[in-house]
Amino acid sequence: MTKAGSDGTLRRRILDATRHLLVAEGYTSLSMRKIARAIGCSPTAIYLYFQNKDALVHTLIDEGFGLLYEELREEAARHDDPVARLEALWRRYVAFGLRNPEYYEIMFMLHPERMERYPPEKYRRARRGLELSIQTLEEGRRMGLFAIEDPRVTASAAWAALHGAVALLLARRLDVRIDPEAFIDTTIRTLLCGVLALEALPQMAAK
Amino acid sequence: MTKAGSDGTLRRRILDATRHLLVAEGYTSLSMRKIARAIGCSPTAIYLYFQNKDALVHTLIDEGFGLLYEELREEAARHDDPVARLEALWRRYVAFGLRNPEYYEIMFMLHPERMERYPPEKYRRARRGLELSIQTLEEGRRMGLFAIEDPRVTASAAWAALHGAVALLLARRLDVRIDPEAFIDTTIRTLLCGVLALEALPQMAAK
DNA sequence: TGTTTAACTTAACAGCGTTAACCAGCGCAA
DNA sequence: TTGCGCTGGTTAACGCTGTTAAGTTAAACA
Repeated sequence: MTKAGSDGTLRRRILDATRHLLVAEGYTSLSMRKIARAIGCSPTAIYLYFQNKDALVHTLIDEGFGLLYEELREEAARHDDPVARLEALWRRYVAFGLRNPEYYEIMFMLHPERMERYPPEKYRRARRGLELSIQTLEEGRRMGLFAIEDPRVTASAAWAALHGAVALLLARRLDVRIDPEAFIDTTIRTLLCGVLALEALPQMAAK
Repeated sequence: MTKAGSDGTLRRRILDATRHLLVAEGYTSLSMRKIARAIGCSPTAIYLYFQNKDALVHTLIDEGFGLLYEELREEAARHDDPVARLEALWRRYVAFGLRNPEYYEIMFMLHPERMERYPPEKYRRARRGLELSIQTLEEGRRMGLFAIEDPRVTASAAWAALHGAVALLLARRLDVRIDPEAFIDTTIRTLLCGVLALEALPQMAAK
């Protein structure tokens, strides 16, 4: 038998199949046996390339963090004005979550206890996205645009708010009478309102 | 044999055991067999009182919503000023989540697809807590305290932000260098900032 | 040609939610 | 008093899960 199947290494095929299953059926119904069936190998073959199911999902989480960071980095590069950049970063984060629900779920919505803890070292790498907000907040503060105390705390609070919005939207927990667009706009406008210096607020309200 | 065990109906004992297991080991490792073992009956006995595992958890979710609503209602009754009441409601929501992680998890952090959909009729009942925020926002707007468009959307956005904060705290996803208290304060102050009328903002900043 | 090794499979274990079939004891009518 | 039916459980089983141990096959190399 040829090494690792017909096309590509088995490892790569496992990851692809897992991602597709995740998109099609969600994390809940993801199983090693289904993955194996999808690519035509035995369930135990997966254990040759991944220590266990958690390690397999962790690898996909890595991919997700990579994708998200690339999008955020690209978005940050497009805006010079800190205010515009911040808003763009935040909008992009929400858009990423809604566009990639399966990635978002395994990245941010799985309980740590449900999964072997995602390695802290990798997590630091995962927080690079947050660093973009922190840097923007610091830059804007130096320019007198933002009235904030600790950029790290502020960025985290904003992230939490955005995460809450994405999580409730993905879980369809919002009242059906609420327009998702208006909901997102309100969330982001409120956040901006909270970081902008007082003298900058009136033009914000005028928008 | 006496009807339904030694103390209380079996149904009640099932619910109690489930809640305790939830506290002790989390939702992930909750199983019908463990519940049965904990109260000394066979796993199938549970099916005499609950259609399935989802229905059992739904009953506990009901309990949780009841508890949360009672806390929020009590808090709302304590404050006349809409601004103070709103802040108190929001703080109490976060406190409830952090104090009752097991309830909070099954109420808000389980994916619908993971569980048979929580009946929409019950969900409406569950949203009574949000109504308290909506009413307060409306009242404050009539008094010229708040500058908001749609109270329902604003309340939902605020709820999402609070949910995000609780979810990230419970999942221990925040940078360890961040003080949870400061994080929560920043979240709530930002939200207040976003709803307050411009003329009311300066005194807010002075706080 | 014989041996080692890499890549993978089969069989099995323990646990899961859930269903079907069974059974003990009680209330009650004949 | 006997026998029926109902209530409140039980045991056994199905098909699923993640995971491990042992076995197998084929290629690589001495």
